[in-house]
Amino acid sequence: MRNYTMGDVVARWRRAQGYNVLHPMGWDAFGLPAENAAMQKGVHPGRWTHANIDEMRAQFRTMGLSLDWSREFATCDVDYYVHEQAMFLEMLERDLVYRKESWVNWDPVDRTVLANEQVIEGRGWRSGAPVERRKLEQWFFRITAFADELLSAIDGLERWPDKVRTMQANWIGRSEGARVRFPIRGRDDGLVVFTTRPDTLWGASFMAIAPDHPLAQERAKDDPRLAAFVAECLRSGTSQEEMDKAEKRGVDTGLRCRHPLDATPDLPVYVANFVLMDYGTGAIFGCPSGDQRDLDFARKYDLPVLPVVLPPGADPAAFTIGDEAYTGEGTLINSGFLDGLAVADAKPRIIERLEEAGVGERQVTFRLRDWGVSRQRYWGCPIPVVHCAQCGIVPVPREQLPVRLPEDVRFDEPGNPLDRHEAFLRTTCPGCGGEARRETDTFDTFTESSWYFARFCSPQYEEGPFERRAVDYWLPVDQYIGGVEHAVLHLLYSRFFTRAMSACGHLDLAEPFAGLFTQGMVTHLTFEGPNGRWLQPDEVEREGEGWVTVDGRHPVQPGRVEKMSKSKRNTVDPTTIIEGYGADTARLFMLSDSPPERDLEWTDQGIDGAWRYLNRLWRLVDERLDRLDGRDGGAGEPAGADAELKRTVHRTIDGVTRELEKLHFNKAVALIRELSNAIEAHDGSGPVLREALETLVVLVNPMMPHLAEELWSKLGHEAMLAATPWPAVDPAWLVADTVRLAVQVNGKRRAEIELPRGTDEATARSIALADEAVLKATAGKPPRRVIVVPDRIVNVVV
RNA sequence: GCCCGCUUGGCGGAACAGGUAGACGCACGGGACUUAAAAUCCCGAGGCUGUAUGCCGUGCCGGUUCGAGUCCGGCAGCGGGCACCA
Repeated sequence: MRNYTMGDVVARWRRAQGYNVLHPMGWDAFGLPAENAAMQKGVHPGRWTHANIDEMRAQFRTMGLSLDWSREFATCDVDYYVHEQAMFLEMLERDLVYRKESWVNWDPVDRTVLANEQVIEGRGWRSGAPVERRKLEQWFFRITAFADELLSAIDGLERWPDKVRTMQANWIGRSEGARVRFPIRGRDDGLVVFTTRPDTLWGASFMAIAPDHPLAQERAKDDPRLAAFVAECLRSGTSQEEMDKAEKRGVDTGLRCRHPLDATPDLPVYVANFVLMDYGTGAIFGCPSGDQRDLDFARKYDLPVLPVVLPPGADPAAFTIGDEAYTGEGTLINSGFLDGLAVADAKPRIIERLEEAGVGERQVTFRLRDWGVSRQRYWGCPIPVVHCAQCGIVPVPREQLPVRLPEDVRFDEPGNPLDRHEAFLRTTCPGCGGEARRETDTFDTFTESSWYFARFCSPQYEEGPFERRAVDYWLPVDQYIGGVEHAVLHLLYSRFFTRAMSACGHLDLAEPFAGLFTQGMVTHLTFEGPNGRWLQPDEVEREGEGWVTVDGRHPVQPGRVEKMSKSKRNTVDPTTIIEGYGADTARLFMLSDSPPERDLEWTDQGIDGAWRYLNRLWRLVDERLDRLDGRDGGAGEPAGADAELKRTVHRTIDGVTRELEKLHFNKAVALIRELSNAIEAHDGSGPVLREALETLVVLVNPMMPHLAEELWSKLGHEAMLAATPWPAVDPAWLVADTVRLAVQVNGKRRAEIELPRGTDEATARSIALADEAVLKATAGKPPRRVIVVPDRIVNVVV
């Protein structure tokens, strides 16, 4: 709610500034929650989803969000996902989609694939059955094709928070290094490794491969000990806890690698639990002196540790490696022709040599992996392909789209209901016309959310995902407001999708969101009741210093302040607040005090404070209505208190505008409150008072539109406030003609003097030096130096 | 472990660009109005003491500067992200 309120403030304010604002609302409607509800309560996911949407829509309406409801859609509408299916086919043609085997967490009881967060201590969250690792054929979006670009374009995202930019950069994780081929004794094939430290090649004392490396699998067939180790590694993969603390272990495969450049002793090849198949080539060379993991491993298996980098200033004769690897800068030693070079210089030299010898080359590797989108679930967009015994995997032709998600499904058995839905499954192969089976996997719901912003530009368009003219006009999104939880995946996928859609000719755009703002969560105190059950805030009441239940007055333990969630039952129903205080109060409260990027703690006092201010605003205008037109302010310039108020008015316009630009709603609210304080203290009447009140109402409008509109009409306006332009600042009224400046003696404030604005240095200096308090503080000592910053400060040094 | 961020009154937080720390609000205390309460209005309020034109004070230690909440170095605590990433 808070982020939508913020968005609405921006929308209303920008409209007042004369912009054409697209402020839509739609529903990310596919996904697990609906499917879970279906299994728990027996409701159809579609019905459940629509009921939820209706409820939320009603809430948005009461909040007075200025949304364009004519553009509303839900991603589970076939009118929406048909375009997603079409784009999938286009991306398939352009090789941006492919199929490969990958590991999944399989729940054997629920017969379903589990997301990582559904695996709790190695067991399925619902069934409690031990989770198996299975290999499945899955669909992938080739996001890595854009890895370099997605990374370098981050620099251009100037209106994104740095935090999110770093998180994305780390996620993509580009590292430069080399691929090196190590010949294996007695075999024709070699072992290819990726390393960022090719310069440490002479320090290699072993090779290590991932448990699921093809070579490991091959050797495990004839080696039971190795097979057992491999199986164990694959099993422990699910629990990160264990992985984190697991010691570095490995089993010798019996294979021996030759060093690619040198005739040093052969290197044993281990299968090791700390090498990942998904990263690099799934194989490394171990250089114990330059990598902590390799060192731990070497110590455990008694492998040689040869220092190859000498820290600056260290004695080459005495330098040895103890329990800590040396990863810093330094000079190469024990490394043949690299000896004496600095690390940074050695890297290009060794790569050059490897290339000459034909055993390696420069390589860039990314941490980013391709995006697996297959989900073995019902409530999602069907992936438009069929499986044919003759032709294999065949895309559904465009003209046969949409592949509709059938509605008549049952959840009385475990597993994906699509797998046993005969009418859906049976189809003919578009290739050979023979019998075929439909794909029963559906898309990851991140797919829908990767392009909905573009659909909003022309939500009824039927010829394609969106109308070219519309997206060219509206996109990129000027201001996106969302939670930090989307900092990586959703935002990165959207950036990928925008590029992919451009590659398919739908757009001419790389970046979907020009401005991003991540708002903080709304939190609330939690309450633990007598039986250890969490209690809702409305079941609890203050009593003295503590809390008791409303019924029965049992003592209640206040818990931590946490993100509002159903499980902790610390949510507040917005409808109740709106019924009691009105939407404007709720809106104001969510915008006040807390900086928008930080968490906001929901408190009754906070709501009360906002409510009081609303009432005060009302009285402020109401009580002054008869003073507005009584006395003619006359032709003359406002003077005295009037001038003072007028300056405050213009400073406020200026300040509020600046703060809104930065989305600092809390500061804008503070400035507005200062203006009301100033109006309250002003006892004049006439045009300046009118200007002040009208400005106040206009400035308040984006935040409290209902009240503001009402006040506007009380002030005698026929036209809607919503159609009134944002006020302009008159720079002449931004500054006062006198300024108070502090006078410091030796950096400590001793006096304050009032001077006409723009008083020159010499005058300011002599007035300051003549000040009584200054004279006292300097105790008659002559000033050694006097610093004057005009209109700001005077500092006397004695 | 690595990366990022944060740390200011009782509380949420202000402080343009190194120039009067604590705006605005919450909670609190005192007073006015009222038979009373609520609402409203007025006043007070960082700490300390000697009540002053006083001293101390922006997590801790040090530095740069005429001047540091702000810049630099180190440390601690809290929060977030990533994680055997070669």
